Amino acid sequence: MPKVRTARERARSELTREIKDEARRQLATHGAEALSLRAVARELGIVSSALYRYFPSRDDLLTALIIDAYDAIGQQVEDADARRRRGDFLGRWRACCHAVRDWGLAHPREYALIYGSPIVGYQAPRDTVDSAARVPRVLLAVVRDCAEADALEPPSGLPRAAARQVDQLVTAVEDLQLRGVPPAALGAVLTAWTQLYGMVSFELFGHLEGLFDDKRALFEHSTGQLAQLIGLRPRSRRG
Amino acid sequence: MPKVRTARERARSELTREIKDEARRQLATHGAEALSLRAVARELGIVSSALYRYFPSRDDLLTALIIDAYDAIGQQVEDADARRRRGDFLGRWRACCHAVRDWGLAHPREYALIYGSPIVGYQAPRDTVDSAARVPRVLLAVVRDCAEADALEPPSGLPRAAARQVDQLVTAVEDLQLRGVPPAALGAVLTAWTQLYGMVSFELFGHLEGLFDDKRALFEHSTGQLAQLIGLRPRSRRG
DNA sequence: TGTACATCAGTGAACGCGCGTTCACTGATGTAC
DNA sequence: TGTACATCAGTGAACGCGCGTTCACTGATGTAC
Repeated sequence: MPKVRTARERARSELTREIKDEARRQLATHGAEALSLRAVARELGIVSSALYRYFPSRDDLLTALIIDAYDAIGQQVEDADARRRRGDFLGRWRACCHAVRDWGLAHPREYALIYGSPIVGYQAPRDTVDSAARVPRVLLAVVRDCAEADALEPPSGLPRAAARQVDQLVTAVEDLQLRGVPPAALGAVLTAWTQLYGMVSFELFGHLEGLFDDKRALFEHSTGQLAQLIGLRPRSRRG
Repeated sequence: MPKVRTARERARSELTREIKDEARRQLATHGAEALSLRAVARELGIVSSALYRYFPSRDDLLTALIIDAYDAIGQQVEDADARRRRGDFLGRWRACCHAVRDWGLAHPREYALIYGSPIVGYQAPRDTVDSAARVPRVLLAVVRDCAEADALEPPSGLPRAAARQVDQLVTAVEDLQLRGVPPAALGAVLTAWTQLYGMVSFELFGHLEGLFDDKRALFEHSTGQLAQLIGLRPRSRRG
């Protein structure tokens, strides 16, 4: 039963949010390794030991930030997908890819936190997997919808070893109902999924610096190529 | 004129190597952020201030490790390429891709050092770019050789914006003589290049954990798909 | 509505730790005559 | 071959810094009767 929130409860959830906000701010400017409980406390005007009432350790605070980051990028991609007409599969695909890139450009350190080098000594707990799965789920859903509309031209055959991996995937996200999608298309989605992050990571981590000036054009081109590889048609047959 | 090396000179180059080796060892076990001059000195049985005779600062030691890592993976890929028959373009492509992955699996922290999140406050100096370019140069050379042998079936047209970026690339590595290669194929190489690292990074950074067990099969599949996208034929026409 | 007790938030001091870098120094190695 | 001086490697102490976490405490808020 939803009780009335006491002043204590309200204060607690508010300060919890403030701690995360300040931690996120430090993350954005100094990076994850430099995230310090003492500095967060200092900025909030409380004593560092007080933080332990809210997060049992530095790692737990990091975990909270990681989950928040996964949820933020997941939400952005879901929103971008939802803004498109359901039958515009290629448009949805492109919108999702750009949402990933845009979020990364806007939050480079948070992006690095979740998709960059793993933090040594830090072990991500199970709680993160649901949030982490949001982006790939949207990508898969686009392809599933496309297949259901009979508008998919999947690539030719899938090698047996790769097919087994695709089977694992189909089972892992059973609720997405991917049984009807050609396995070769799902194999291509995997390629596309990793390429998507490969491209954004390269751009954010500076590996394209000095080589290309219009990174967006390059990204646009790559996502288009991969849509083609998956077999996404520009438009569904029936509007 | 190559003078006889004095005892001093020999001692210096030997200790320089030992410092890098020990630093690399710590990098491999504790990660780049935890790399500490004091710990390196401790392990070598010298006093920490003595390191300053060899590296002016911690960042300079890091830079040396970064260059070494780029050279190591570059060398591995060049060797893998050289072991194949020159006309076996698809075989060379696959060998290069696997060389990248194998090196990453063998040296995960060094891989993270060069391809993972940038280290905050550390600015890579210009000296690294030549070493960093070795891997992509090999990939481009494979495709160039394939085009020269008239065995390339490049994808269809390249959008204008992407074509401009490809032009930049061709100019940047002028010595590779890419003028004769169809720009659309070069555009596909860019996609493939980023995908390659995207896949390896995902595997090394744990994003495929629990989803797929045979990551090698997945990788094999992806590299094959991308070779197809570039238009690499299984064999050149004339042996 | 009032009181007694339990719960909880935030304090401040402390523990024990490691770090990068500087500097004046000693003693060994190299060089010029 | 020997000597005088210059160069260089490594020492040890010190500076100044920040960190995560624990713990006994005070005082405010919440709850049961």
